[in-house]
Amino acid sequence: MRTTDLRIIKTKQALHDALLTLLSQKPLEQISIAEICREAKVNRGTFYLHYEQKEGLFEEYFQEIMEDLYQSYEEPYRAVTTLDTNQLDPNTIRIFHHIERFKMFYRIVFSKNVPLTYYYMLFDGIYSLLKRDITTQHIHQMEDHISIDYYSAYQANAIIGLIIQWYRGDFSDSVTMLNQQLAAILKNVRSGG
Amino acid sequence: MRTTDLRIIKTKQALHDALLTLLSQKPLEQISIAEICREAKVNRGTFYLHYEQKEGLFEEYFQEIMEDLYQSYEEPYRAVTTLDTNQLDPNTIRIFHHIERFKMFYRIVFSKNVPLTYYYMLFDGIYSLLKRDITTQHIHQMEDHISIDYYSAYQANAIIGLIIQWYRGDFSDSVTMLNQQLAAILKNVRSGG
DNA sequence: TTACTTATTGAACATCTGTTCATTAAAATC
DNA sequence: GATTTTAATGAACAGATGTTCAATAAGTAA
Repeated sequence: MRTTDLRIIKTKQALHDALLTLLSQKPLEQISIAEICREAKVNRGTFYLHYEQKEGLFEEYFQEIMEDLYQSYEEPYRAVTTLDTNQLDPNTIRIFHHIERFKMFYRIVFSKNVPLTYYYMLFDGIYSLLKRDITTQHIHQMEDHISIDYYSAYQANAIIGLIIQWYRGDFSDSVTMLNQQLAAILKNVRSGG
Repeated sequence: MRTTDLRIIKTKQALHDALLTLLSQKPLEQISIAEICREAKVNRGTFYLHYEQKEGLFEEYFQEIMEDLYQSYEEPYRAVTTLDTNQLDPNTIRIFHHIERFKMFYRIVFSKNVPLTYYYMLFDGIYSLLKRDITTQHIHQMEDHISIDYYSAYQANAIIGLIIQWYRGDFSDSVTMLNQQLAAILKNVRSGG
């Protein structure tokens, strides 16, 4: 099972393409492994040679999306003119642009019949970004008995809470609105709301 | 399909018992509907008369657990002696006792192959409790452009973030530790960490 | 080009899913 | 207690899952 073998690359590509085609027609939970294999013209046994479930195939896309999240986070923040963001890390706030860009994708991630795995992948992504910043920037200001891990989990999931609320309104609120909400919440909480 | 019909009550009870028996042996995702029906001595067609998936059966338990969560939240807070909790709503902090009490159950809820539905049921439970308090207690102190819905989602999911971190350490930290972490985080953030 | 390695295939298998339908039997209603 | 209503049953169905295996073909390496 060397990943450089052309046969493996071709098979995986065919399965990728088939999944994308089917996802444009119906949600993931209505797509069967057998269907993906028929579409990809790949033997069903071959599928199980590479993945355990269709979710495994989906996760390979997730990795690419997470790459964009990391880049969104690293990217220098531009055009802050309309926001009162002086109190918070501007990078954090780029996350909503990323979600907006892939909202088709996140509609799947947050749909209720999908396994929790995807949620954890998003959580882990935001968690590790926040943890890095919290460790380097805020540790010296924090109460010494706060666990960095718990604190990062708290902050990361709080942001996902906003995204869940956003998703439930079918992402109809603007990115600007989300940015304002996060800014206001952080400001409010700091001043003792 | 009147829910008072004795036949329905008996059938559901048999399915409930069967699920509990099987859950003590293996995780939900490894239990098939056919298996539950064999164990319950109920025809498989009858199962589909009452539920669409095994998850629907599981959700009926969830409702009972949520009842306990609501009671935990309402219950007057006792034995605060060791905690520095003067800054936060003591009710909030009762949530960790509830999770601890049903940790066997929450190990399922947070396992990665389970559908997101359960997460949302927990989220909605905490969300509505927090929202009620936020609406009645804090609205007058808050920045007026903060959406109560977003703010509640933020706070509810932040708490679940702590629970996820706790779960990932297999709930080995004590309830007291969790209470201290939440207290410290809220205190820290208020004083501008 | 040849020889070696290994991914893919097709077929088969037991089991599960989701649904339908006539039949049976248990509960509700009179 | 007799009658009506309806939940539960068993059988059957097409399709899906997850696995195994020998045969084949596609790729790699000499």
